[in-house]
Amino acid sequence: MSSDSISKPAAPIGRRIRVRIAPSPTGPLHLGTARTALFNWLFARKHGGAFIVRIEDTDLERSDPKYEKDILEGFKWLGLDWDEEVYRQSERLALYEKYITELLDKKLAYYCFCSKEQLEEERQALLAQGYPPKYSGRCRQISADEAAKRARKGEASIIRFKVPETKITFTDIIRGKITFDSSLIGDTVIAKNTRAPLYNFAVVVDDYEMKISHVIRGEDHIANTPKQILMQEALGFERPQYAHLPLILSPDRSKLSKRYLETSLSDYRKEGYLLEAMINFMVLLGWHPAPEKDEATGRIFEPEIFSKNGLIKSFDLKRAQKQGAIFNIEKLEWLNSQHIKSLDNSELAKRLEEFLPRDWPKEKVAAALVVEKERMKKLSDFVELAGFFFKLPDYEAQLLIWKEMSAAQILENLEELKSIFRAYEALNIEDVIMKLADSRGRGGVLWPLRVALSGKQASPGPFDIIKVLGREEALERIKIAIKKLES
RNA sequence: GGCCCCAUCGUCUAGUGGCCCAGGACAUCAGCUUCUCAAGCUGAAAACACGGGUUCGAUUCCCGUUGGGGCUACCA
Repeated sequence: MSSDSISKPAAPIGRRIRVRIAPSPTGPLHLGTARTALFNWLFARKHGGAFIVRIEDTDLERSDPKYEKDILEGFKWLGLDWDEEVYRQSERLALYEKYITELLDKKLAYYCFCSKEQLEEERQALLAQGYPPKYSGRCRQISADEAAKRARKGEASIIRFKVPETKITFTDIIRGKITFDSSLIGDTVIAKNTRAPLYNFAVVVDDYEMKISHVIRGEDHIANTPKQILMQEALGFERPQYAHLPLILSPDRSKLSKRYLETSLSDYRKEGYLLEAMINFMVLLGWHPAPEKDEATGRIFEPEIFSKNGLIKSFDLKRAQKQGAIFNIEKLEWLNSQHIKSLDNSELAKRLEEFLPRDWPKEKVAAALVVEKERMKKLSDFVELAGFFFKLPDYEAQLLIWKEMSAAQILENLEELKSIFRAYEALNIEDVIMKLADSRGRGGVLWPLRVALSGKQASPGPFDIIKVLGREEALERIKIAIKKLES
């Protein structure tokens, strides 16, 4: 093992940049995976490299095609387009077999016949004495002939890689030098058999075969890196560059889990978060762009709201944070409301479609959305927010009363409003009503008007509502209010 | 337990030895705005974990302590 390889750039200038996201289809697309994908994608797009999707489905038990579908759909939704066909490890078994055999032939790997129970017992014994749990290497001694014989007899076995005792140092783009002592690791299992590789081994083979230049992944993989490096060296593979991203954390600072928050990207999509907001939010979890200088004022400012293209422009992996970032749903909501506001109305209408009841007429939705746009934090809020435009909610007459005013006064004001509605066009009604409001007290006029129109305690202003409802409907609603007060 | 990583407002962060009695954003609180709500605007409160060094000078460099996290599978 050469520690001087630190100084040699693993991906020399000129080597094509190729990165990958390697999810395992054992669950729906996790936010953490989505963010790692985003960082990889951004890195590839920034440097004109290739972004590759590799499905790590070596665990047949836990893998399910439905999850692969969910993962791929998630990437598509986010607009993280990949550059080559989707690779599946389950379709590359011959490849792994070739390298496993090579390791076996070179005596760099061996068959292990220890039983799981035996192993577990040893592990616990070691742990109890305060030693790191490490495989004893007992089966290293078994000769290839004997191993073959025992295997033929049907004895259960797995394949272990001979981990050499050395110090492994690699340079992480985000964290700098990281050193491990491999004598603490023990011979790791690389495959159940020659056609059933395990994660750490398959990764090494694939990253090499796919000519991956930069491995950008979560911090939880730091401990896997030395094992992978050792296998690369045994096989004579070039070492990629590594960058380990900080983890997304739950509010209790542990790895993001369902205990606190939804962890699947699709949950956020269903709740009405925009892909633009998700991207913006995820990229800010553990990364910040360099502050910019406003040429006009000379002031330094830190941009917070990004488009995807803006991100590609300012992305720099070196600016990634080292510390885990807590998932802050409030910031996501704010970001979402900002992106909703910057969507143009027709686009917003399109995004809203899947959230709407079928019987809401399009034209009215289009008008209502203009009014409710700035009140929406999520697309799903719209139905609740704008429902009153489509059907006047039932409300108590009491709600029409403004503060200390009497019902009689309110009634009088509403009658006055009714005649205004009869006499004027909806377009210039605002001035007339405001004149009335100024003479009779704003609250006493505007409050009952708004309640009559919306049936709600909180809503947009009356004039905005009138624009959506039209004069006829507004007049009807005022009549209803009057009737309520009279009875 | 062992190994590894990390440590600036409640949260996301700017900051790479003096420009910092620490800047921005979210959240919070207060004020302004055609009645309410939202948005918007203005303002307030809010942090360099601790202890040693190094230095003329440390948030920034080094060491230690403490704290947090990750890993420790025939999962990925």
